Amino acid sequence: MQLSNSSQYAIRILAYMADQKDSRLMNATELAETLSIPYKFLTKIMTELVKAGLVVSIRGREGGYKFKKKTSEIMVSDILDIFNDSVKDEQCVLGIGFCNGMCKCALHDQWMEPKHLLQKMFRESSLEDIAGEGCKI
Amino acid sequence: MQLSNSSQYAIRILAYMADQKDSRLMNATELAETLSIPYKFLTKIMTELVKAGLVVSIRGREGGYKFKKKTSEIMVSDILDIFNDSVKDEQCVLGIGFCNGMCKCALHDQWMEPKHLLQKMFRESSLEDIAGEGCKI
DNA sequence: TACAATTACTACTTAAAGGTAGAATTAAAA
DNA sequence: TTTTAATTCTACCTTTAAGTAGTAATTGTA
Repeated sequence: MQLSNSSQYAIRILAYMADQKDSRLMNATELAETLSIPYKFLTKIMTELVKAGLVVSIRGREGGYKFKKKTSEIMVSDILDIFNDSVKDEQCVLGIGFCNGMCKCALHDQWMEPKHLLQKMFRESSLEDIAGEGCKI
Repeated sequence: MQLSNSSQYAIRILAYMADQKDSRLMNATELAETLSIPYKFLTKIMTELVKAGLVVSIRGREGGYKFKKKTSEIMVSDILDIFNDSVKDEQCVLGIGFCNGMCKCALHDQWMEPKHLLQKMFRESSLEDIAGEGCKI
C-alpha cells in the first residue's frame, strides 16, 4: 500500500523546485545529485512532467526545467495522475470496479473515511502549500 | 495507491470462507470458481496462507482448507503482512524510512491522519467482523 | 563556426508481480 | 489395492515497474 517510486520521486523533485525562491532554471544533474535520484531515471520522469504540462524544459546550454504553471495551481493529485497512482472515487480496497450499487465489498464502509482523507490530502495540497515544509533531500 | 492483487484476492477468499456458517472444508476449485480467481494463482495464495498459519489444508480426496485460528482472531492486517502490503508505522508517503526525527517529508503532517485511519481499518477489522458484510463474489 | 552543456529519444536490462503448467504427494472411497 | 480428488512443489512464462546506456537534437557562449 504505497505510491510508486516514480510518483514519490516526482513529488520530491517538484517540491524541491517549489522551494527555490526565484523561479530559476534547474538542471537534471543538480536535481539528481541533490535529491539522490538516479540521473537517467530522473530525466525520464522530467520528460513525463514536461509532456503532462507541469513544467517546461529549455534545451541546450544553460537549459533546465522550470514550472509551466503557478505552484499554487499544481496539486499533488495532478502529479499522481501522471503515473496512474491517484485514489479514484470508484476505487475500493478490494479492487477498482469491484464495488458498485449492487455489490459492496466487505471493507467498503470502513474504506470510505480513509479514502476521502487520502483524496483530500492529495487534491488539496498544492506545491505552494508544501514548499518550505519539511526537508526535501 | 492500492493493495497488491494477492492481498485483494486473499482478503476476498478468507472473507468468503468466514461467511460459511459451519467451518466446513472448502476446496480450491470451488473457491476459484465462486470468486473468479485463476485456479492456479489461488492455490499459490492458499499455500502461503497455510504457511503463515491462518488456515490449515487437508490433502487428498475430500480435502480442502479451513481456518486454523478463530475468525475473530484474524485481522485484515495479518493478511496484508503476508504479502508485505500493510501500512507500517514508519512508512511515509514519500517512502519508507525517508522521514525521521531530523527530516520530515513535505507531506508528513498531512499523511498522519489518513495513515492512522488506514492502520485502524486494517488492524481492527477481523474476519468475523466482515463476515456477512457486503458481497464477496 | 566550433564547442560544451543541456534535454529528448530509442532501446535495452533487471527485478518484481502476476499468472500458468505439469508432475508429485496425499488420503478417502470404491 | 486401485482409483480419484484433492493439495503441494518446482519450474516456467508474461507483464509491468524500475533503472541504464547511448545517441540525437538543441542552444548559449567563446
